[in-house]
Amino acid sequence: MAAVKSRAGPGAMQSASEGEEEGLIYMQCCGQEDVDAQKHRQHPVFQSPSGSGRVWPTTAAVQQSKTFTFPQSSSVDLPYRYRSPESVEMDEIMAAMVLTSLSCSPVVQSPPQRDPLPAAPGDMECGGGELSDSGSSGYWSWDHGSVSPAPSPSVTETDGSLGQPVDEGLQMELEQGGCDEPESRRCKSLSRGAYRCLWPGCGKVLTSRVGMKRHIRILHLGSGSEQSHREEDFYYTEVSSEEEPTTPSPVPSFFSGPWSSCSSTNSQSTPGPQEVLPPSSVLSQSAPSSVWQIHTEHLYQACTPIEVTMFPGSSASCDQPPPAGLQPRPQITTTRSRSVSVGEQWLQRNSAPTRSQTMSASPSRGHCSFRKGRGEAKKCRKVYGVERRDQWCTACRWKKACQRFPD
DNA sequence: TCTGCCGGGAG
DNA sequence: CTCCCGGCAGA
Repeated sequence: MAAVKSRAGPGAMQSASEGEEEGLIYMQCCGQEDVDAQKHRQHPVFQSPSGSGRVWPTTAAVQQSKTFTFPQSSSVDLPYRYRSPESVEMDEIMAAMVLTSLSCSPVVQSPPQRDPLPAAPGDMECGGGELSDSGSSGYWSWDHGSVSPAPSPSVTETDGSLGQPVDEGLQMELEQGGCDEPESRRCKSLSRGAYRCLWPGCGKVLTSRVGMKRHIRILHLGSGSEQSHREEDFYYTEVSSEEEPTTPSPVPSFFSGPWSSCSSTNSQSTPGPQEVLPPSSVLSQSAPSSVWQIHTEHLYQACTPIEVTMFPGSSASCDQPPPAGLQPRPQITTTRSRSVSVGEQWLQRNSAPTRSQTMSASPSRGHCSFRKGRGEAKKCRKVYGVERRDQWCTACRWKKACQRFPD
């Protein structure tokens, strides 16, 4: 659906300047319906391109598409590099529009990718392409590609109210713009030794662990509970220099969609003087798997409980959330997904959409947080195997209840 | 037998 | 604290 839409929009646009085919290609590849989006969008429910970051490229790229048949691969870079003076203005406008649209539906990234079933391998790749090229780890790469799509739809359905996402989307964009090539480094550097709050909807980054814990405890867990003391760990992650190695990292650069959405809703979370927003930018461009992973691990946890609560239609109580809720959407992805994906998909879904309500729901989170016996979900061990133990979530590594793939 | 994770321990 | 692991219980 998204695909169709996108085509129409962009295609039309394209035709004016160039061949429609190119336009189409674009659309398919990158799912750029931005144009379209810009026009129509003001409502949350639209599917966005696979990566907020990507949005730009498209727009910009479109204009220079002559040169590039498949901008997707380098989508991130294009926008600024090849911009022609004329297009600048357009770009700005586009950018504004995109931002606007994004703001409404941050989570949006994947639909395009998913829908274009028929598309040749190349086409599907928009998101996947990137992944694959750098993705040494086939797993993650496609996983996310396919997985992420899931969330978006869910978002659409589930989340009628995307209030917060907005910030997020905007942020992403801004960051991209602000932290370009050189800038990005600077931004990145900030991330070193920082701790990022993984609480859904809160992307807060603090430089001190203690501070972060406090932040989590007070803002998210609630200062009272004793348990919370122990739990803070799971709600934040250390942001290290790893993020930086944009190019080098073998990992796929999946669009940061899901994660970012979850991470960067600062709006609600109080701003600390210490706050730094590097990660998101980094992620948006090319997130090293490691980082992403880290985030995800915690995300699962953070988002999980809430998600359950939120799902409107789902009667899912804390007790049996995953199975019921999960199956449906994931299936879409399932096609190419491997066994592992289940958990990941879940995560994806949660992380993105959840946010807005997260905040409100957060208080109640306590219920679900504790573990039950064995769930169906595959745990890190199964997913990664013992050999790749280093990729397990910390809990699993320590033989504790898995945080990444909660039941 | 494998897997997930509690409970406990070492550093 | 962080990091491990013995060992139990469920599948």
